[in-house]
Amino acid sequence: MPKNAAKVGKIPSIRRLPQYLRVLRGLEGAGQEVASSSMLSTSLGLEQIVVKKDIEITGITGKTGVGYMVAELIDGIEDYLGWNNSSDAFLVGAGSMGKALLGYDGFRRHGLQIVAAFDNDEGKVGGEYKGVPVLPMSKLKSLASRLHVHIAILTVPGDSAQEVASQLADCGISGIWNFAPTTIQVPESVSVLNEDLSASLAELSVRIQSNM
Amino acid sequence: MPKNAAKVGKIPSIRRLPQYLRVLRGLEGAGQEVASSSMLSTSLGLEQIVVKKDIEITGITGKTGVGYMVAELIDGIEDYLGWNNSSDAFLVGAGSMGKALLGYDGFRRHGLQIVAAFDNDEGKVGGEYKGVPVLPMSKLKSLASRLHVHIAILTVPGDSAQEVASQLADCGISGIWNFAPTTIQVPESVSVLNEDLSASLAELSVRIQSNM
DNA sequence: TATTATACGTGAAAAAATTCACAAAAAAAG
DNA sequence: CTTTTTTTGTGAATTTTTTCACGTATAATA
Ligand SMILES: NC(=O)c1ccc[n+]([C@@H]2O[C@H](COP(=O)([O-])OP(=O)(O)OC[C@H]3O[C@@H](n4cnc5c(N)ncnc54)[C@H](O)[C@@H]3O)[C@@H](O)[C@H]2O)c1
Ligand SMILES: NC(=O)c1ccc[n+]([C@@H]2O[C@H](COP(=O)([O-])OP(=O)(O)OC[C@H]3O[C@@H](n4cnc5c(N)ncnc54)[C@H](O)[C@@H]3O)[C@@H](O)[C@H]2O)c1
Repeated sequence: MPKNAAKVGKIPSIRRLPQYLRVLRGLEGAGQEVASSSMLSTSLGLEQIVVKKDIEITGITGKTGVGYMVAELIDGIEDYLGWNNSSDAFLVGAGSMGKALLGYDGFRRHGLQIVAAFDNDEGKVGGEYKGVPVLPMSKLKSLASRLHVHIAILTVPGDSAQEVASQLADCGISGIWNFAPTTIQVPESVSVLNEDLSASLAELSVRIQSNM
Repeated sequence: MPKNAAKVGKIPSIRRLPQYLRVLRGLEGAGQEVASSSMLSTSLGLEQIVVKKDIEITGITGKTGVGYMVAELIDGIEDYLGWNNSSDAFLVGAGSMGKALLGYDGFRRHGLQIVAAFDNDEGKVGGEYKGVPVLPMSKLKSLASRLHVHIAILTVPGDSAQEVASQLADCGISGIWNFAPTTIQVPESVSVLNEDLSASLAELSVRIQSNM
């Protein structure tokens, strides 16, 4: 492996990268050109060595005694995450969670643009929400291939999650961000990320208990 | 350490426990009295050994050659997570994400009952949403001590998150479930769990890339 | 009853992630 | 110019998490 190549793996590190991006963008906006791992660690409440090791996986190197170039580091992290070229995404299930996500503009900064929502409720279909059209499920397949969309956000009830996930896989979607509390089965070529809120609640519950 | 005592630590295991709970409750509803680790692993797409090791931390033991008693395992997991006695929680920030969480009845099954929402927008204060009253921030402290609430869900914009978190800490809240993309500083006695959606998006992005 | 299949429990090995320790470079201070 | 402080980069140690391997118990089957 070449010495300067970005390493793969390291899921916990990958999951922390967006935090650095957030702070770095703030610094860039404030005209700050360099950032040290100690400064980043302080603003994020992490250990300094964690910051250094996390940055290491992106392949970006800093200057000893100085720090990292803010602009270069932002680029490096975005590059690593593939967030520099915005990708289009679909959202299926325009319910309350779906609408919250549709209205959230933070995703744009993460290279994600929700271009259409889908729902099987006739009352919701036809309208639009925050400028995003809500379309019937029948349009899913043709639109996916026409727009080359390969990320889908799944916010349908648990009972429908598997059925919709299968449809999505069938449309050539390669990544599903699943908010339903359901284990979905898809072909290996499709990556599923379960956003399991109950997992977080479990962790918080145990942490509160042991803090007392 | 006594042999049968539930172990501490093991964050990944703790975060998986709610999944078992979900499946087990389904089985219980269907009249199934025993469940094996292989059956659980199949329904959740996990390895069998993961299931066994996860259950181990709760201190519940099964019967060799048979499996675990469904009812006993449910109780054991709920016990371990402290989900058997419902705790009351506050939600601060009745915006779109806050409302989605308010309307979600899944939390009740996780021992969490949102009893009041708070907001600083006069247009929202005074009303109620899904039976939960939306109150002004000025009522926060008195109500927290009167109702002995010690969990808060934080869904205010990032700029206000620190300010509100400090208020919450000041009210004697011991756990904050933070949905804002902001690192908040609170006294050590307060546990913070950051629900960082961008972390998940980062993980999904990298997984999609490496699947191609 | 003997055999076979299933399945728990657990110590140990392996892998992943975190943390330590220190050399080397750069800047700041004296 | 020398010393001190800051900071990166990285191999190694440590800790955490996952995975393996196998003894033992139970049920079903022949
Ligand atoms: N609301 C929350 O706070 C929250 C929290 C955690 C998890 N979740 C999960 O997120 C998902 C959505 O939750 P919600 O509160 O937005 O529910 P919701 O009922 O408000 O919305 C679900 C939407 O999906 C649509 N839908 C149902 N079946 C469909 C199908 N087969 N094809 C297309 N669309 C379909 C419905 O018409 C509705 O608009 C659920 O799985 C829920 O468990 C929600
Ligand atoms: N909506 C999403 O899908 C989404 C996704 C990821 C993260 N988030 C985060 O969740 C948080 C809430 O997002 P949202 O989309 O619901 O925003 P929102 O603007 O719809 O809601 C924020 C609410 O907080 C209230 N508020 C603002 N300042 C307050 C204060 N000082 N005290 C009390 N209440 C205050 C506002 O009146 C508003 O009702 C934000 O931090 C956002 O970044 C949201």
